[in-house]
Amino acid sequence: MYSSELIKGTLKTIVLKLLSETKQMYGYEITLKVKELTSNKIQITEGALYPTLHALEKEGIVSAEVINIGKRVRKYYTLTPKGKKNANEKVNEFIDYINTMKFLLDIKPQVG
Amino acid sequence: MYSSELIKGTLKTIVLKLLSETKQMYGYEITLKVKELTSNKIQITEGALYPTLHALEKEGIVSAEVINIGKRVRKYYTLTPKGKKNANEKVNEFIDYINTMKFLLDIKPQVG
DNA sequence: CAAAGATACATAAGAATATTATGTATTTAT
DNA sequence: ATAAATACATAATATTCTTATGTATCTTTG
Repeated sequence: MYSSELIKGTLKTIVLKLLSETKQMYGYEITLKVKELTSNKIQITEGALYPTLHALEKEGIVSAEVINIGKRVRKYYTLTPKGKKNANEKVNEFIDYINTMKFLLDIKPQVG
Repeated sequence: MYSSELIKGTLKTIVLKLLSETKQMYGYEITLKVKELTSNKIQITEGALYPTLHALEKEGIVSAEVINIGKRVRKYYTLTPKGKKNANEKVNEFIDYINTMKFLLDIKPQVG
């Protein structure tokens, strides 16, 4: 588990990436998938995720569809066409950013 | 230039890494160095940096020394012993985190 | 079968961190 | 002389996350 500050600002990108792979997912499913894919290293809290999903919906990046499972409710999210384009851009920018940071943090000690 | 949200939570780590390389730096110098090392991709704002440096000083992670350059003032920061240990841990954790994120975001589209 | 844990949503108070704007003052370049 | 760069600082605001709380259903386990 990473200290919480590291996750800041990455949540939207993670969500967009997952949605661009699997077409439709519901919130709780996203938390499980991220835990699984990262071997429990990244754990998305629901208090962060649900407001983020609502924000993405408001921005027209995802659309939501409520489905009944027995007496329980699931809210499936899908990328809109606008969202698909946006997702690619954001993910690519983030990968670029990661590479930049890796370069910056891998620099060896210098004399001086 | 990356969209601003990406930088969130990384500032302290960048500062600690630079100080662990070069022993002592002043604030403005840090902004220039990061710009240079990242080919202008990461630009630290002074409004973010100075409060961060003050916080690190309060936590006993860095110590500060004011130097006069002509009639102007520079405030040089150095890692304390505690800070050196802390810097290594944080930088390593961050590199680990970056690798995890890269894995997560490089996953190829899946059928389903 | 009762209790605990997992599933599934939601929101609100508070903390942390950054942006943007503003301010002061000196030094260097045009 | 004026603009830009150097060098510090802080305040108001915005963003984003944590922690806590709430509701309700379904599944596992002693």
